[in-house]
Amino acid sequence: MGPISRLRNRAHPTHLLRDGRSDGHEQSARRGADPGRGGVAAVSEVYEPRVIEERWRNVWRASGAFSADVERPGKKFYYLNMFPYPSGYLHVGHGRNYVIGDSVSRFHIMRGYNVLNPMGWDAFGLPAENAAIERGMHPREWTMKNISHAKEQFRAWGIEYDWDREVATCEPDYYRWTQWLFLRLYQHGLAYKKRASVNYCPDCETVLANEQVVGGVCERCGAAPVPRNLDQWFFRITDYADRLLEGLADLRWPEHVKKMQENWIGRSEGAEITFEVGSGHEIVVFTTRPDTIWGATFMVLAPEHPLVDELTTPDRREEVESYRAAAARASEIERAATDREKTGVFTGSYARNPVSGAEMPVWIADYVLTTYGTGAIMAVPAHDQRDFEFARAFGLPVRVVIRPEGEPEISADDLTEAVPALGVMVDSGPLTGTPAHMAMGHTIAHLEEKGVGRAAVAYRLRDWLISRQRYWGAPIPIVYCDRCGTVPVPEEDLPVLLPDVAYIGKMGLADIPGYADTDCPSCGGSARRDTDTMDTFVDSSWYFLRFVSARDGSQAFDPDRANAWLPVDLYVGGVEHAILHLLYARFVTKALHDLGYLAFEEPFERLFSQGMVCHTAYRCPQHGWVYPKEAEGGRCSQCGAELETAYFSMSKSKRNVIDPSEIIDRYGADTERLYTLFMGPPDRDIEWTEEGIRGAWRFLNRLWQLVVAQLPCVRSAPGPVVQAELDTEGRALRHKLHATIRKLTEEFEGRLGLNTAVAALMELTSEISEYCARPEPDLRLVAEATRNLVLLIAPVTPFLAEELWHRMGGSETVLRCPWPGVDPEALEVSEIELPVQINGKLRARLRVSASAASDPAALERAALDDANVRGHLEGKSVVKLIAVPGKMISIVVK
RNA sequence: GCGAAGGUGGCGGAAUUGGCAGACGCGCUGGCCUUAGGAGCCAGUGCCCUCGCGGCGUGCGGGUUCGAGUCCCGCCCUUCGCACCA
Repeated sequence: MGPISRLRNRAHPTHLLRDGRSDGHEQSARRGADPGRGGVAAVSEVYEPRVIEERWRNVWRASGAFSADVERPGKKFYYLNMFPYPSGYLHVGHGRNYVIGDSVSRFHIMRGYNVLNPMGWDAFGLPAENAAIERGMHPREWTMKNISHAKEQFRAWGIEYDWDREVATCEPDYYRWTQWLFLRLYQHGLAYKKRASVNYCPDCETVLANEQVVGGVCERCGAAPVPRNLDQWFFRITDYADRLLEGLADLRWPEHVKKMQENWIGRSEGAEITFEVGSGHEIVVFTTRPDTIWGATFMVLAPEHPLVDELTTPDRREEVESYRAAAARASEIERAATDREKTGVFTGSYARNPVSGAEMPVWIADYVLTTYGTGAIMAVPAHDQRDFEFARAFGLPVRVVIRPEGEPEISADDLTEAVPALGVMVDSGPLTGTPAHMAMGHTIAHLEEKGVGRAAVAYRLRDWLISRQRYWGAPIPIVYCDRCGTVPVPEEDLPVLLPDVAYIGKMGLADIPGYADTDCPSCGGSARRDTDTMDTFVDSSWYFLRFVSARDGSQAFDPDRANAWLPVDLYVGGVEHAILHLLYARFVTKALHDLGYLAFEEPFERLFSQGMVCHTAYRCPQHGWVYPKEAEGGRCSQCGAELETAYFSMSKSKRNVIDPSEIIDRYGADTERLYTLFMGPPDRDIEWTEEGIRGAWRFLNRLWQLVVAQLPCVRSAPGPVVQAELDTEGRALRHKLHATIRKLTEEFEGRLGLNTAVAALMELTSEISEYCARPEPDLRLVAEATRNLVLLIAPVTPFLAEELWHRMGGSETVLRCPWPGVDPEALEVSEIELPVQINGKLRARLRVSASAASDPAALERAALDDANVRGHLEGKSVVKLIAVPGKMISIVVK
């Protein structure tokens, strides 16, 4: 059968099969069309993903296409997915992240880039430890099991990495260098120890960083943390607050992620002002509103403020002590409640307002936080809502010192709420009458002159608490010696190994007999090791550097290689890491830059946050979340109660995850990948539906049938297309082909609108099919179109593309084929259809030559010549005529 | 409360630079094929009507423009982040 008759048959494949094929073919054709029935056909004219996917699973790795040539970066592309914590298994929602990355990497490999796309495991940490405890396993065992399972899942998915560079943060080869990082920071004063009140999670039995307390509860387990005083290690990230803020400007990151980091750093400009207390003590406050100082009528200290003891007069002591004790007991969740009544007690002392001389009672109250600013405030009730509420609750004086511009003066007695707006200073001694835009500057100058204040900046960001009292993490490489004090473990003695003990449940290194006993590296006497491990965010704060030197036993990373390969060109991951991980990674990069290891300051040039995959979840009022199979007819299979349904991001706890193996077994990995990319814009949340996946499956079948039908044509190598010999339809198809090449190239390199890229491939497939069904298609064009179609879809559906490519006669992996180039000649058009608007309404379409389309005068003539247009103009006069070359013609009539 | 993102057919979404709204897919309707259909193929599918060379239409109300999903002003709703940060 010749190519042309095959082409025509393509439009009616069932006829084709009935006419000329054996029953066996028909059977397999039906199997192919209904993936549910399974079975292996001997001859595969039908699309059988199970067969072809297994055929190609190992070739890509063997081909070396995913092994970066790190020594010679050349035209490099460093792609990185946020490495996962190896949980039990990956669902299709996790898969989205990796499918995007795999497709983008395959595209860049085909484009000829030297692609570095490594993978590793964020293996230390509480989740692994807790999961292992539940199963009575050692966390190492649990972690290793999960890693090997996840790698098997990646293989089935067709997701490839440069596995020679695999790292796991729980391996001594890796955490040795995490400890090295700690020591470097310590040596340069960026790691320090202090006794601090910390959030302790009673369930997780560990200290949490401020950042891990979300909404007043433990981010991991939801328990309410209790305050505790412990000696803890901190990283001095606040030293970098300004640079972390400024560095955001030039990054190609989603705006909302930048904003979140900005808010987290929380830079506020203002002033520090010193207030004298009668007893000779001084209270220093931070304020963003120095211009309101004449309105400060009392002072408030945080209950934990160090001066409280000394300022408390004997008659107030009992009350103050009991308030402080209550505040210390109160959990974060209680203190964070914003809508509760203001509480506080008077210390008995008075401070003097340095500008007005007014006497100001000093109170303590828990609405002032010890961790922000100086832990003390001047209270200006007229112009700060919190101070206003406090003043009204305790009958303290209110003094108005600002008149908002363009508004009448306010009387303190009439106030029902504070007036925070900027304005003209009133009742402010020598500065009375200063307008809003000068108020801050003049007040600060005035304070400096009097020697009682200066401009200052405060940050919401706190130093990074890294100590954890748990087993499964990198031990802190510090020794305490009675004679030498705090002694860092010498670099050559690293790693400080996690003791190899049979795992017994929740514990820290302090619970392991003998672990702490050691010799002082300095004097050789007996000493004790630090028994804490590091926060896992330390592990992940530098892993992107390790990938360039993954097997290097002599250093954490080779600085030359790092400088050649980083910053990461494209970093893809979930928005849940928008603040902490990304901020810490940026901090460590800047610190290593300052220490001379790195030439660059920002680790991730471009960041892309993929959206989550949602799926229907069912909830029974009695039994909680139930699996879809327990939700027959919308009723609970256990109790028959009506179920609530809603869409949620996939999670085990909501029992709404889809296991990729179910989809891959039934439809193949390519269908899963295609659907994942097609169902919506990669940066938005999307809904997984069974119907949707069938659409992807149908498309791949159509594409497969089309290409298979054209194989004889492609193999006969009919030669290059001669543009001049194409007829109208041929030119149209070739135009479409090259527009699609351009479209895909732009999407992969630019905005990553992979859903529209897939849509473009669907359109192209349909147009090729239609063209092939014509009586006499140009075989050279058919060959060009089908070959390129296969190349274009290769990053998305690699198995199918590889199979078809080889059937076309390709010998090397499709990854080694150059990505198709755009032929500008194919994109030229001879004729174009332009809309004509009359009074803003679409009234006609005009077919004009390309040359006329670019000439406004010709367009005007053509429009006025058009019969349709003339009909609409009858009896009216043309007021205005606008011809936009190549776009449209707009006519205004009266 | 503050900040950000979003609101387009029955559904997911497209329209990338102010220029033909609804690409592509799902679903639905009709037809073909079939012993059968939770398979496949073909066609149709924004809404309304008086069925036309018609009217309306991108959360709501205004505005700019020859022309607005897109820009401006004012609201409403949804989601996310922060939230006593002085």
